Amino acid sequence: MKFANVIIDQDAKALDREFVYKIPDDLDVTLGERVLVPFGARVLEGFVVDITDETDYDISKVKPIIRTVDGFAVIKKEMLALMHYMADNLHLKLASILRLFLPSEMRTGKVKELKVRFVRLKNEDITLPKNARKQAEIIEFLKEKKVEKFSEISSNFGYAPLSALVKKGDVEVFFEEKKRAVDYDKIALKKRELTPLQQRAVDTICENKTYLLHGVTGSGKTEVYMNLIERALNNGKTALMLVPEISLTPQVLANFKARFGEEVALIHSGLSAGERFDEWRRIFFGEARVVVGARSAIFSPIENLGIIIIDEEHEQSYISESNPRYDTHEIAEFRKKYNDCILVLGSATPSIDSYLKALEGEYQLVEMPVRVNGMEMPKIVIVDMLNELRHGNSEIFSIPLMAELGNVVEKKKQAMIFINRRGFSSFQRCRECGYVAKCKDCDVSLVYHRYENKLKCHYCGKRYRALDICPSCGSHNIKQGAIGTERVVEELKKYFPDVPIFRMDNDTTSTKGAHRSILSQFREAKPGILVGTQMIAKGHDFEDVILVGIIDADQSLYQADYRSIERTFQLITQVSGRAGRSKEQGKVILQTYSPRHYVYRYAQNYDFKGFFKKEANLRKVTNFPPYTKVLRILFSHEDENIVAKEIKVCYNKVQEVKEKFKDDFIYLDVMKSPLNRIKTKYRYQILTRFKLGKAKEIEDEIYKCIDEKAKSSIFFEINPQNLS
DNA sequence: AGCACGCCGACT
DNA sequence: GTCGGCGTGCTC
Repeated sequence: MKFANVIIDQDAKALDREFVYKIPDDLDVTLGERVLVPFGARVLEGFVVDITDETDYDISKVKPIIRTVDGFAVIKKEMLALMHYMADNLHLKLASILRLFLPSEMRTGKVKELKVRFVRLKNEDITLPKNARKQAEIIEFLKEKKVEKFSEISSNFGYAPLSALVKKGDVEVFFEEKKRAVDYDKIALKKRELTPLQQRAVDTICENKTYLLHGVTGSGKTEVYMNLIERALNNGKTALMLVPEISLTPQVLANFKARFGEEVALIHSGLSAGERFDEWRRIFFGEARVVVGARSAIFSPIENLGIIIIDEEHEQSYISESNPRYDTHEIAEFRKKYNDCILVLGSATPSIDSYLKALEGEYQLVEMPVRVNGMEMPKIVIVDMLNELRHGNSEIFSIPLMAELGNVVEKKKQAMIFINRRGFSSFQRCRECGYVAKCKDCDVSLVYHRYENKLKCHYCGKRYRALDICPSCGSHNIKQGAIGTERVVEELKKYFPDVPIFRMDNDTTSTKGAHRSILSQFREAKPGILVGTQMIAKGHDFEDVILVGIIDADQSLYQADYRSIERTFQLITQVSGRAGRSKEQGKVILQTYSPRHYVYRYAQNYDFKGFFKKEANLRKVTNFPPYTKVLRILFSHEDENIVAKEIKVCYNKVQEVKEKFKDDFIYLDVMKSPLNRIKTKYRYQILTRFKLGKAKEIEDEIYKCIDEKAKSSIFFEINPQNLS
């Protein structure tokens, strides 16, 4: 008799373990296959993660597997090993890990109609029995919210009252569907000769270990990657290359297709459900030997890897911020070891973490310190905005920036203006009483969007009417707060009414093909100005851009987390790299209110090493990562009393852990999260910091403190990107 | 997550 | 007595 250990495909704490089933003699079940099993009163899908000849579990209670789902093992051996690694090290639920390995259409597609269940009221006035308190609460909630996930309501109000309402017909259940997508541009292959520096990099990167490729912007890292991939293919191996989602532009995709043709599979967010599924299958069955994609592509079922490349390795988007939280570097490191292959981390501004590892010998450092075209890096001019103010200029643009823009227009060249905030202005504030409009579901100020004349919440997306009178004191004196992309465009138009000005941010690129069309229009516009957020900061190669303006460089600096300075340095370097990509040396105007901050000095001189030394030393003396670990446990729930109570209990237990590891703890506290309420949920957090030595033990101990039956949703985060 | 069981208060 | 609401334990 054969038994299969099955992980039920349900994302619930209570089901986060293996269940034993009999494999019927006439059924061919392999390791990693999806199966249909009887579970309680239901039939559910699960993954076979182990096959054995015996079991400790009471045999009389073991039920047989009903049938297989796909007829082949969708989870390959490497991925099973990865699942165990992730479960052991990242405290993630098994089912939620396995879900990362499959395209969502395999679970939600035609095979099984497991779409998301939603509920809504059937009619507005419902008479309930007096004692049906819970049902009344649900009705009340639905009157307000109109539509909500079934699971959401059942976990907040209880399953029984909800199902009673459904049975009576007062509440109806329905399912949600899916959508369509895009393809890639076909362009001619342009293969360039490698420069000696590029050739040296390609030659150096040849052993099966991890390399940190530090190449300044414009040093031609992409060409190096292409050559490395080509070599892997020539050796009969495969290649996996990760690129941040925002650099996964149509041009990048087109370049890879032109170079590697049908051997490339592209995984990006623009793909439709069907396309994504097809790409996954091409990878799975070995038809595609090169995978290019964003973060989640690290889980591609590609075998026989010869090389893994993480481009722009410092990008924070490589760390998944939500639910199954993981760091792509760690997963890549696992796959590198499993496949015994090369791992390349490339960046113009490596993360402090990675560079430290390189200095300590864990990674091998490869440097490309000059640009391919031999051009010097653009000159960065720091403009003190307080000084501008003192000289009577209270505009968004400083005098030097205006002068340079005038110069660009005169020469019929191009400029990019970078501002790290979309919308028109960050918020609307009443000048009389100080009232600021806030989202009613989230604890954040609303952002004013001029084009729609609406206030928008950037956390939940809810829209509100713009203010004309202050709801608190009735005054008409409403002021716009800090500026955004939309406002910059409007101001620029005043000064340069005849110059084409384009805006690129989340709002203007949300529709299909918009990204591409903005860029191609800009390319043709001489003179032309492109205003944008992060999105314009990387990858784009516009020969005629000779000026880059950074409107408010301080913005990323004043975020209250230990990485904000590092991020600011990276941003400035990336943005500056957009200027002077061909004949003429570019110029960067950096506007700041703190011109003396060291980050600007190092950035101005493109002194990455100096910056690293300074920053790493600061982290060391202040006991921050990478010299220590920060752990954040975020509790959230609709009922503030519940979160507050549950987190208190947890905190007390963590304090005991702190006692046990007295010498290792640096910091421990419990508090409201700075964004206290998001999407109607209240948020509280425990923050702690400890030394690296016993980190794993401490993490495991802390994890034990978490109440499995807690009502709050609990999010466990190592070295969080932000603490909001 | 979702289902059934069983306790308990309300009501013919 | 019994109907229906609602908390809870359990699923191989």
